[in-house]
Amino acid sequence: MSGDGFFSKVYEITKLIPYGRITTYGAIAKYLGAPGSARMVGWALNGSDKLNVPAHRVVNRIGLLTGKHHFQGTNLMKELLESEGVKVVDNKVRDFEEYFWDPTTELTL
DNA sequence: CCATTGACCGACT
DNA sequence: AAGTCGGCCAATG
Repeated sequence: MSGDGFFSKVYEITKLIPYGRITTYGAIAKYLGAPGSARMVGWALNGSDKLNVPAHRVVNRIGLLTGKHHFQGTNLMKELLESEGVKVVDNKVRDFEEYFWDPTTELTL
């Protein structure tokens, strides 16, 4: 479904993120073949909040919840992540590398 | 149509 | 080591 376009790809990848896992914009962008277009991933996710896309599982490369400001509430993103077992401290994911889910690796090329 | 911004990342100084 | 700057592509004004 909708397997064409940069945006749709981002939605697919984000929807494929397992429970209790998180990924980064750069990882998705790189998987799509656009390692420098990480910003487009974020822009695509801008309209993903209305879809079934768990955008709260997508953070920047250091695990910082940069997009939490775009969510409805203030700690909504944090609550969602903690609800999945991801510990968030100071708008930042703890043990980020441990929860990090890389599509290029996990999806097994 | 031109200019600016935007959920980022990497390189250079 | 830390701070600064440019690049990516698309959407909005």
